[in-house]
Amino acid sequence: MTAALRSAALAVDDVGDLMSADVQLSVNSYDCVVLDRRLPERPDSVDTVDAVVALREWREKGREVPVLILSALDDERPGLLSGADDYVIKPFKVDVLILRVLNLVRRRGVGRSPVLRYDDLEMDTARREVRRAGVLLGLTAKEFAVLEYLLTRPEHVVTRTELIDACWDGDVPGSNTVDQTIRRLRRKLHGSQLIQTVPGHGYRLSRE
Amino acid sequence: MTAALRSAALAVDDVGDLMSADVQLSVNSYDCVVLDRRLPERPDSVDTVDAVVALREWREKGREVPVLILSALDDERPGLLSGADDYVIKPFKVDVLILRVLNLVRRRGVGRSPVLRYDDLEMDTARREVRRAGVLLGLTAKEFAVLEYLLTRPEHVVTRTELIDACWDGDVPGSNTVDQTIRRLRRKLHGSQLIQTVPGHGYRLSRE
DNA sequence: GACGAGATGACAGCTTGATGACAACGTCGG
DNA sequence: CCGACGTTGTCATCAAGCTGTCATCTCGTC
Repeated sequence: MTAALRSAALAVDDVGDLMSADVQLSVNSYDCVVLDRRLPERPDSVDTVDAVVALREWREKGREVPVLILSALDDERPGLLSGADDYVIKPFKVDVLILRVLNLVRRRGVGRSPVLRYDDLEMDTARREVRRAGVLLGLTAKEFAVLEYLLTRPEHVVTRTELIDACWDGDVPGSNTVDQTIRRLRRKLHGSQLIQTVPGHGYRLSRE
Repeated sequence: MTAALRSAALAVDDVGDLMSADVQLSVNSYDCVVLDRRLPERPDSVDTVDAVVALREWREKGREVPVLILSALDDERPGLLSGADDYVIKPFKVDVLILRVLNLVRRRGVGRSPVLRYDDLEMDTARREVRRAGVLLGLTAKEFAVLEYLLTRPEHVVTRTELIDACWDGDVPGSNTVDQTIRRLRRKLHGSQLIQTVPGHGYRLSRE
């Protein structure tokens, strides 16, 4: 198993008992732990303990390493309840194990989502959140749509019709509806001059 | 093509250029990408670029989505060499495409972890069990499907149509059916604010 | 000083989503 | 075959707050 994992370009440390594992975990930082459910407790002991118990202790101690448990088919409840992130039931194909491990490691780097930034403005389009200097702003749908459009064209002058095309569908609103949305946006931006008026043309996202 | 794939109970997002594709790939997580080899680079540009180049970039960036390339007969070496997982030569029957896509998606399901977690939520997709803080929740099929979709996109805003595409097949339900399912889910989550409403957009799995 | 473009504040209609009730449907057990 | 039950879609209702419109005001320009 170690060999197989290594062949997938993973760096593997291999220990044969729980105590050694604990030591290694204190010494190094790992991206992932593969844990057999039945494991000797000490290097020389013959009888095995349930690794799930140890895992629970680890979690209580604050270890947050992703852990994948190798579970036998006839085991009762799998290790999920005690803080494992994944489990594989024996017997399994090594490829599957590798995939799962890679999955776990990759999942680590989660939380990336596309963010539009300008000045101290951050718009997380996936979360639909906007922050100014880190403070969350509660924007309505229209406000969000308009600001999003502006943020994709920073420093560019954007006409009202352009905004209407992009943010309103079908029913063309009255004359100063856009202005009103801009106004509400500006208010929520707490008086910053980020959204500027370009007389006779439209609006522009710009610093001072 | 989009329609055909949808008729095979697949949830499809459709974009017309590489840039949009890139954005979508950052925003959502997909099980599979179908890529035409000749594709405009930006929404408004006329001339096309070879999608294979973009694909290579994606791979270098670490995108691991399975990709199926639609290749013209007279193209030289198909896209396989650059990280595609499959290709189909035009002209092709839609059925073939669907089969290939299903194949790709399924193949991917092998390596996918059966456990989804968020906060104190645990979903074992293999056993069809969901626990909150260790307590088993009795979810119905629909509730499970919706929650599963949310769990694969934690913190991301999910629209109702997206949920319908993913969790309902064929017969489009009425307007507030989704709301109702969310409501029942929330009730079973015992008043936690884990499923949040994002007015005007949809729902989001998020803490606080 | 007149004019027009844009800002502002108030306001009402209406959309949106939450909620509870209920009927249709399928399943299971007797 | 019948009845009980759980699931799921639909409807009516309600409150909240979004959004569009209007009237008025400000400011810069000619």
